[in-house]
Amino acid sequence: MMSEESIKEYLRERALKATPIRVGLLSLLSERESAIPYSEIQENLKSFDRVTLYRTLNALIDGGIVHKASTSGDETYYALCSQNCSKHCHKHEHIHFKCTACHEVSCMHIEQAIKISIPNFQIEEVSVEVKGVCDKCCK
Amino acid sequence: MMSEESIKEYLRERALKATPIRVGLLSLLSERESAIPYSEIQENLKSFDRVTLYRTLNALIDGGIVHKASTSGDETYYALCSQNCSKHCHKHEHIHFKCTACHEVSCMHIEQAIKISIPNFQIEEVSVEVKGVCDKCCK
DNA sequence: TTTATAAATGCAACAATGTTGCATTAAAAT
DNA sequence: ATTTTAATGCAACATTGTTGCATTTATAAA
Repeated sequence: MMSEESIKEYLRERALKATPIRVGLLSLLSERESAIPYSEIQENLKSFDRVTLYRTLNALIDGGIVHKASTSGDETYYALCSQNCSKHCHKHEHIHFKCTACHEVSCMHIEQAIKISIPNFQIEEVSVEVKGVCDKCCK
Repeated sequence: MMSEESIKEYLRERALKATPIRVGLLSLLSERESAIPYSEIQENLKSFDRVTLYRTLNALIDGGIVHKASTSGDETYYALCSQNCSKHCHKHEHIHFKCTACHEVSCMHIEQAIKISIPNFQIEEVSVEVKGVCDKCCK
C-alpha cells in the first residue's frame, strides 16, 4: 500500500503529473496483492471519466509504471510494475498466474529462469502466462 | 493447404457441420504459414455475416480446431491447431512468436521443454509468447 | 427421394472496449 | 501571480463481441 505522497513522488520521477485519477488508480493497484481486471478498476474509479481512465492506463503503461498482467481471457488485468521498469521499456522477470477457480491473476516471481532461443530469431521479450489453481483454491 | 474435402472430413470427425463459412475459414487458415489477425480474416470472409464469423471462430475453438495465437497486442491472431487438440481440450506444445518488425505471429515448436512449478499451485496450462525479430526481418 | 432434426445462419439490436477531436481545466514551472 | 502544457471531460465515433429469434440448411433417418 503506497501512500499518496509516495505515489505523487513516483509519478513526478517519471515526469508525469500527479493528477487525482492517476493517484487514485495507483493507490487502488498498490493496495491489492493481485492484478485487477479492467471492469473492477472502472467500478472503483467510476467518478472519473471513462475516456480519461483509458488514457491514464495507457499513460502509466507508457511510463513503465503499470503493466498488463493478462490479456488472454475475457478481460485485461492490470498490475503495478516493479521499480525496474522504465519509460517505454518494461522489464518483467516474472510470470502471470491465472487461477481458473477464483479468476485471480497474480504476478509471480519464479526460480527457474526461462530462456528461449530460436535459431536466426532475435528474442526481445518473453511473456509467460500460466493457468491453474492457486494455493488458496488448492487447499 | 488443406483440400476442401479434407476440411469437410475434419469438421465431421469433430461432429461439426461442414458449412461454407467454416470451410472458407479453415481453408484460409490452412493456406497461411503464420497466424492471421482477426481483421484480415474478416476482410477475406467479408461475404459472410460478421456475427456468424464470431460464432464460427468460437465454435472451431471449442472444437479444438482453431486456437488464439496471440491476444496481447492490438488484435487477436488465430491459427489452426495441430491434430492433437480435441474438443474442449487444447494441447499446445509450442510458443507464439510475434515479430515486432513485420507483426507476423508464428506458432513455433521449440526444443526446450518449458516446465514451471510453483509450490502449492497446480499448473494446468502454460502459454508462452515471445516478441522479437523473425528470421525474415533479421537478415 | 423425402422427411425430420437440430445445428447454423442472417438480421436487428445491444453491450463493452477502445479511440479521436476539441475546449477547458489544472499541475507544475516560472 | 502568471504562464505553460499536459491532462481532463464531453461528444462522437470505431471496433470487437454477444444475444434473441426466425429462417435456412447440412445431415441423418426413413
